[in-house]
Formats: sequence, structure tokens, C-alpha cells
Amino acid sequence: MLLAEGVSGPEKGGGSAAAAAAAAASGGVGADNSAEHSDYRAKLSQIRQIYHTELEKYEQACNEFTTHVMNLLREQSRTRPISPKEIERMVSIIHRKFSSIQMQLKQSTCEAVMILRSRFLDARRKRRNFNKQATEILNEYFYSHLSNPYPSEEAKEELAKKCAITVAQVSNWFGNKRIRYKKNIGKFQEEANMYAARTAVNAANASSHGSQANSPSTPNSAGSAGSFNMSNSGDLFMSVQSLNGDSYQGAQVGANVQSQVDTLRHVISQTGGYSEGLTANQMYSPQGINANGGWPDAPTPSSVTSPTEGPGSVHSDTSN
DNA sequence: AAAGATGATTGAGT
DNA sequence: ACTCAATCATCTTT
Repeated sequence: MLLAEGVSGPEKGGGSAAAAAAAAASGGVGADNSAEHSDYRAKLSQIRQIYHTELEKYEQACNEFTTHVMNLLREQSRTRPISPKEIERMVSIIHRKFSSIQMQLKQSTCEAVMILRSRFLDARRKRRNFNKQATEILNEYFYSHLSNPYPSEEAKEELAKKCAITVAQVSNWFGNKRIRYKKNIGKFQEEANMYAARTAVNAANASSHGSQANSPSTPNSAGSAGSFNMSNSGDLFMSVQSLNGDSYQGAQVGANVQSQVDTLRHVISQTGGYSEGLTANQMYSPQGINANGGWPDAPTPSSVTSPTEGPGSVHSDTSN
């Protein structure tokens, strides 16, 4: 342990390198937090220094005590015979005592290092929110796959790359998002509206401009300037609703039909059944519309592209 | 400072 | 192996 942390290893020189290596090996997340690492390293070197000075002190004390005892024995040897074996025994006893003290020192140092590590390297303690763009990308995916928000491994990797985070973080994000969305759909309605409308508009633009079915990189072109006005979103709703009418569904190529279905379905259910008394669960629940939509099971382990969905009935429940 | 939001961890279930 | 649910620790907003 101490060796691994560079505490009991070589002196000052390679210590920081060893500490950095240990931190990187155990931290795993180590990417940009150089400032925190330097702080960590400083504390670690402090511990190392204390450890070494204490060790030196103990050694010195041990030597002093040994010579002291030796002198005593030598003095005694004038009055009574002392066998060299006895001297050896005494010395070994002294050394044993001091080595046990050293062990204690090592143990406490080890504890200090452990505390330091847990303090500095525990990911929960240095949590940083993702930047706006990353959350936008993630939300966009989430709300455009609302009927089955379980990204495949490849999708996760892609999202991770786009958002400059790890795949595990993507999984965490989706886990949190699913659970929190399901727990309180009402709280997420505005957000859902926003993203649904936006992706719907994007899709409409894409389909009207030609055949750019799937956007391979940075789909955040249009409204990412960051102004979420309710009146504005109302406008979007209207346009989307008219889009839903009947003229556009032919233009949409089947690439991301499912996401557009989600989007449209969401908007439709929004504009259609808006009543104040209802609870959030009833107002908009993809589970209610889609029998499978409750995401209870079937995380679709390997179906990245599933065009099997029949594009025949995009708007089966428009309900004029 | 309190409350809410959010990313990460943990334990259980499948 | 993956997800859910609860929880923690921190960040952000009020």
C-alpha cells in the first residue's frame, strides 16, 4: 500500500510520479482534474514527509537506546559476567520493540493515505455537472426514444463520444433519467415538450430539405441558442400539429421513424388531452399509449437499427 | 442556508 | 450483465 502510493518508496524525486500513477490507476476518471491531482499530490507528499521524519526519529531513538543499553551492560560486566548471548538477546528485544512501533507508524500512515484517497478520489465528492451541450444531446436522444429509452452499447458509445463523457456516465445518466422521469412525469413535461417539438421540427426540416434522414454529427443546429420561451414552444406545437395532419408522413424515410413517432405521439397527446385535473401520469404516459412503452423489460440488447417497424401507420391515434 | 437538481454508488432483482 | 430503486454527496438555484 505505502509502496504503491509512493509513500515508503524512494525519496522526493519519484514520489510524485508514483503518486500520480497510483491516483490514475485507482481513480479511473482521471482526465482533466490536474489541479485537484496536484492538491492530492501535495497532501500525499506531506504524509510521506511526516512518515519519513518519524521513521528517522524512531531509528535514531532505537540506535540511541541500543547504545545506552550496551553501555549499561558494559558497566555491569565489570561487576558480573555477562555472556554475549545475553547482549544479543537484549538488542534483539529492543529492535523488536521498535519495529513494532514502526509497524504502528506504517499503519497510521496507511490510514491517512486511505482517508486522503477517499476524500479526493471518490467520484461522488467531486461531481461536476455535464455541460449544457452534453445534456442537450442526451435529452434529445432520451426524448426521441421515449418509448424505449435504452440505448444500445453502440449508441451509448456514440453518445459518450459526442458528449465527451464515458460510456458508464451515459449509462448512469440514462438510468437516472429513466427513473426520475417515470417517478414524476409532470415535472419533465416542459422539457419533454421542448425536445419533442425541437426534434420534430428538425425532422420536418430535414425531410423538406431532401433526404438527410439521420444526422451523423451534432444534431443541435437549430434552436440551441438557449431561449426556452413558452410562447415560442406553442408556436412549435402548432407547426408540429399541422405537420401531423397528413401531408408529411410520406416524406419521412424510414430511418428514424421510431423517434419521430415518439415525438409526434408526444406532441399529439399533449395538444389533444390537456386538462388540469388530471395527474401527470394520465396526461402523458407513453406507457399508456404503447403497450410495450412502460419500459418494464426487453432492453433490446442488440437491435441498433430496427427498421422492422411498419411505417404504415404513423399517426394511428390522431383523433381529429 | 434551505431546497432542488444532478451525477455516482450500492444492493436487490431479473 | 443490466436495470431499478434508494441513497449519497455535491452543485445550483432560490
